[in-house]
Amino acid sequence: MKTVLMVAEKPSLATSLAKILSHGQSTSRKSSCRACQVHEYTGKFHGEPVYFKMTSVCGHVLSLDFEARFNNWDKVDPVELFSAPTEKKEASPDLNMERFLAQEARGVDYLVLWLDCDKEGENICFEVINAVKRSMNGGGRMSSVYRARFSAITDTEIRQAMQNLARPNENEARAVDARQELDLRIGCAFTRYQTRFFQGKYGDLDSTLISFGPCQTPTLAFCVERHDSIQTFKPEAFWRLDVRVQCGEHRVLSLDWERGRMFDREAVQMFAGVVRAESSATVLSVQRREKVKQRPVALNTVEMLRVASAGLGIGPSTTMMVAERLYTQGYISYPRTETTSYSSTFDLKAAIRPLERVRGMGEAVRDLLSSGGGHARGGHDVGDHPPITPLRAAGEEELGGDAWRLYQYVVAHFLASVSADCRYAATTLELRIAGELFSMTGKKVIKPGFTALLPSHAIRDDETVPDLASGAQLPVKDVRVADGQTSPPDYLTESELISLMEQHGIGTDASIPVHINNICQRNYVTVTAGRRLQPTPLGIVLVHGYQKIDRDLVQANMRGAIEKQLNLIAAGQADFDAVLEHTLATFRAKFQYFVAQIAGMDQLFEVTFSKLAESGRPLSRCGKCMRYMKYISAKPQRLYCAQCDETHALPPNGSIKLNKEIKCPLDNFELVLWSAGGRGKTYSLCPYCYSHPPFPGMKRASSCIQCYHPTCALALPKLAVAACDECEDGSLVIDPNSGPKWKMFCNTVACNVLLHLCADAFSVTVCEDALCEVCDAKLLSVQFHKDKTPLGDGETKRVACMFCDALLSSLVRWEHAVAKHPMHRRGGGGKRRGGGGHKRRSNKPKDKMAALEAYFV
DNA sequence: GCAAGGTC
Repeated sequence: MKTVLMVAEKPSLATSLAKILSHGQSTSRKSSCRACQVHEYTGKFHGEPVYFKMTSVCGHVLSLDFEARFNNWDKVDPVELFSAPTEKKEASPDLNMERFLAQEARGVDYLVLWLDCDKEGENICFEVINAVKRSMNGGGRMSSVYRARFSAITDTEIRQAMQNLARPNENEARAVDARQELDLRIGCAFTRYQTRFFQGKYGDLDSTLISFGPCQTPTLAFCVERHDSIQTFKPEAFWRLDVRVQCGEHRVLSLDWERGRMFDREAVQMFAGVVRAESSATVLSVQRREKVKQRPVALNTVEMLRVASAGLGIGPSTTMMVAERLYTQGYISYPRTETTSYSSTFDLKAAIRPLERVRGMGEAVRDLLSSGGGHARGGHDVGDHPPITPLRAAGEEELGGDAWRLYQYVVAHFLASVSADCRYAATTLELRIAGELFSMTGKKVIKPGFTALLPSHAIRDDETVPDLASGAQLPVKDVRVADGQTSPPDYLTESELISLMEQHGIGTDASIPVHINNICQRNYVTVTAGRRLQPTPLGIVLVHGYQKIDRDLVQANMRGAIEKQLNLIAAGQADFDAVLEHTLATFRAKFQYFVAQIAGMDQLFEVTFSKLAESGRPLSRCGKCMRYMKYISAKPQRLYCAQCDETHALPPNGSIKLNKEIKCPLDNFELVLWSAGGRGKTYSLCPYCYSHPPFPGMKRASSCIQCYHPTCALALPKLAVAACDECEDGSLVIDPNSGPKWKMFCNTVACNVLLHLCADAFSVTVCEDALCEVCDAKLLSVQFHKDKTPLGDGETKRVACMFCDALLSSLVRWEHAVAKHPMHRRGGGGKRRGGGGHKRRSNKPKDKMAALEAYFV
């Protein structure tokens, strides 16, 4: 029997497709890829019985990058990135997708591609083809490769697609290849160039990466443009007429003037005079109209993001994480979709019924079911996935926090979308006083409909308008000239930004949260109260800089313009190479112009940020001029010598202080003490050696505990006690400053082994030449206070091995240092083992030191 | 260390 391999874009889709196509008869098994299952069943293909295997990838199999040698920022001029050779790499190496696909394709006769029906999906088709063809029978000739085209995940649509298989569209796939290449080259060239140019130039410029991208930069520009219109806003004075009339004995009506507000005071005063001269207002009409506020269409991703931000105060990135969790746990349907209409086969009643058990929804569900199950509005079927709907009932206890609130909204939106529209009466009273028109309007809800579920959409009942006959006369009670000022707009809300991005085609439903997250994390904007996005000085100065040099770089239509070119490739109307070459040439020219004009941007930076010489506080002395260098705490933290005009790098995280004015014996720089905090490592480093390793074999970014200096009291030979048994070439070193809570840790950056020893000892030093006869570790010389000594017979000093000596080893406690955040700790924290370490392998400190001693001899 | 696009 022949075999047909079918591949979908994601595991969830493979499951639904297999279920539909096998009529629920498929069996599922695990595969070599932890994320993907394989669903198998027998059926017919081209009229012959075959064995079907349905599986999936996880989005793109490959992603584009430069060849490794072009990823060295020190050696590559960013302009080269416009022509540097690129290569495709596995997008998620840990999934090992290529190997998995090749495995599953072994001995397969036909390939059917069920990737999403958009350009990205078409591109992934070819990634899959390339991964499987060599394993397939017949080498994967294109004649045995088919493409299923479907526009909804419904039984009929999917069966039809299977009956009408087509071929993958290479033009569309190539358009995506072009997009990837353009984004990579343009984004990386600008990012590397401007990062390098501005980094380290200003003391209070708090950013290690100054990025540019065809999506993120226009996104930032939206926020800055709003900031600019707030800054340049000039309030204008306006005036209007406030007129009140008497209606019956007890009621006074406030009227709205037809002219609204005017910017001409004299004119308004003139009108006031005219109106005052009249004693009564004449009723022209009272109109009562019934109006309808339509229920929402079905929920898609972008709307969910907007509401989550504006209504629930949850940002887009978090919302997607929470939604994905709700999806994988089976509470809601697939959360990444553009579609806003339910398919005709979607069983509304079956979807509504279980929601009766959701807190606060019972009544709405019963009403809907008793009235026939509800009806949805039109909406738009994009053919990707069904709208976001709840799949089963859940309570706050099982979901908790944000997940519960988001779930509750998905439920409310779903029920609202199939509920009745809101109906209300709008009444307008029109009056005339001396030729000027006035009115008064009122709203009254007739039937709340869906607004009972979505209170933010509710129509508020306001003052009812009295029922008056036209021609009636109402005495004018008072006429006032009120004044006011126009007020500036507020910062852009995240929800408004999402709408702007959607309108301009910047990003996709899946990538919009990523772009917004990027501009926050890169410190270009901050999220303020009400989830409004306020640009930082850095964000403002960047956008203004681009605007000064080349407006195109921040224009919202930049993405659209590129897409237009790409669509020509997709439609087969333009040659891939021609489009790529032309667009790259344009952007290379823009890049070169940007580089030539960067001084214009730098002028803006100069006004906003302080030069290094004017920032920071004096910390330690420079070994060359012996003057104090300044410590710049803004990221990246560093030392700056104004005399020598030199910057010295420091470790990226952790705190820095002066180490007792001790000088490095090699270069006279005063040493500084680096610390990861109370539960982490602390060690000394030389600001000069840190970037200029003094000995062969020493890496950049080495500190004193990695230095081979043979006599310096702070270097490895004097502090190392034993080899670290948790990593390859680490040594355990004692922290000479840690007493009386003596600490020892591994001298390599990546290893977090930390141990506490001989608490309360007065001094602990390493005996350089005395090795333990049992385990080769260096002996420690430990001195206790005479009243606190644990040694018998009033002894206060012991020279022994900390691992093999019964007493010393009982005073050792192992744990792991806090590196950065508990999440990033290697191997978990906590106590590792008890005092006795007799089972250790040889503890002889690692051989590098011996090699070094040889070097000195 | 960089982009944007998939998705786990």
